[in-house]
Amino acid sequence: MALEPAILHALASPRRQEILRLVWRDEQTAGAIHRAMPDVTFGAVSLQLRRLLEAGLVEARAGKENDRRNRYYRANREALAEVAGMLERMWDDALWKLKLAAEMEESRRGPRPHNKKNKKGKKR
Amino acid sequence: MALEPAILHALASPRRQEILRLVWRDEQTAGAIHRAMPDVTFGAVSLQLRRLLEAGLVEARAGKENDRRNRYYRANREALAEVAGMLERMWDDALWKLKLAAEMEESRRGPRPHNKKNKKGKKR
DNA sequence: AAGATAGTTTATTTTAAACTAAATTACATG
DNA sequence: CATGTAATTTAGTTTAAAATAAACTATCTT
Repeated sequence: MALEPAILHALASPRRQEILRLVWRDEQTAGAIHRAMPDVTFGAVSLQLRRLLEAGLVEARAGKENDRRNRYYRANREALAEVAGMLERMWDDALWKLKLAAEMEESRRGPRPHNKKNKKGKKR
Repeated sequence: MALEPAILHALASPRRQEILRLVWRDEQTAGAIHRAMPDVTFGAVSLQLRRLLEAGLVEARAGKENDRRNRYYRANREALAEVAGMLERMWDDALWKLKLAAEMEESRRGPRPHNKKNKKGKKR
């Protein structure tokens, strides 16, 4: 369960949000995306695209025929729909509640040390 | 607009998700929350609670009467509902589409340098 | 009032993410 | 086939987030 941290993490970066917006309606080449954000290098854009790909938030294809060196990226809208749905379901999801109950069971017992003990006596 | 990066950022951390789950149904003291995650110090939990508070994802109150030293945290479900709604609205939000169109206008012109120039000739 | 308990804050260290420059791969074209 | 273009990858640096230990504030208990 865990609310898909990978997707949420990918969404949390303003840079990746910007990219996502650019490929929301139509697919765009990596180059066109880079031109829309001139403050970073092409390499940085490429790395962020990879993260979005890994999170399943965008998809990519290579160009056809005499255009095989371009790569076209587009948003995977379904993936975002899933996140939205998941957040909505949280409200009355029985599994969620059960998971919570188990965790609280665990936490209702005795105190634990306030701090971990110091491994080496560093002066301060 | 920008998809509320502060809230999404707060949501993106597994640790904060865990805390959010613990305070989802009933309010819990900071101590109870800490006891449920023995792998980190109390201080770390307190800092994460502060971040959740700042993002508006949880709310807190002090205990009453002979319990004023406890602080009770609870999830602010409405805040999450807003995120879910925002994600859903993205699909056919006219403003969103217009914003995109303007950005692409900008990006459809001429090439830019592939790399930024090197400021100092470091050997490699 | 002394001591214990609950929580926050500060200063520091550790860990991870983002960015850059350069190298590299893969096509495309004169 | 040499040159240029599109994109990715790698290695290193910079920046930011998370965790720790200790100090601190406030409250409760005896």
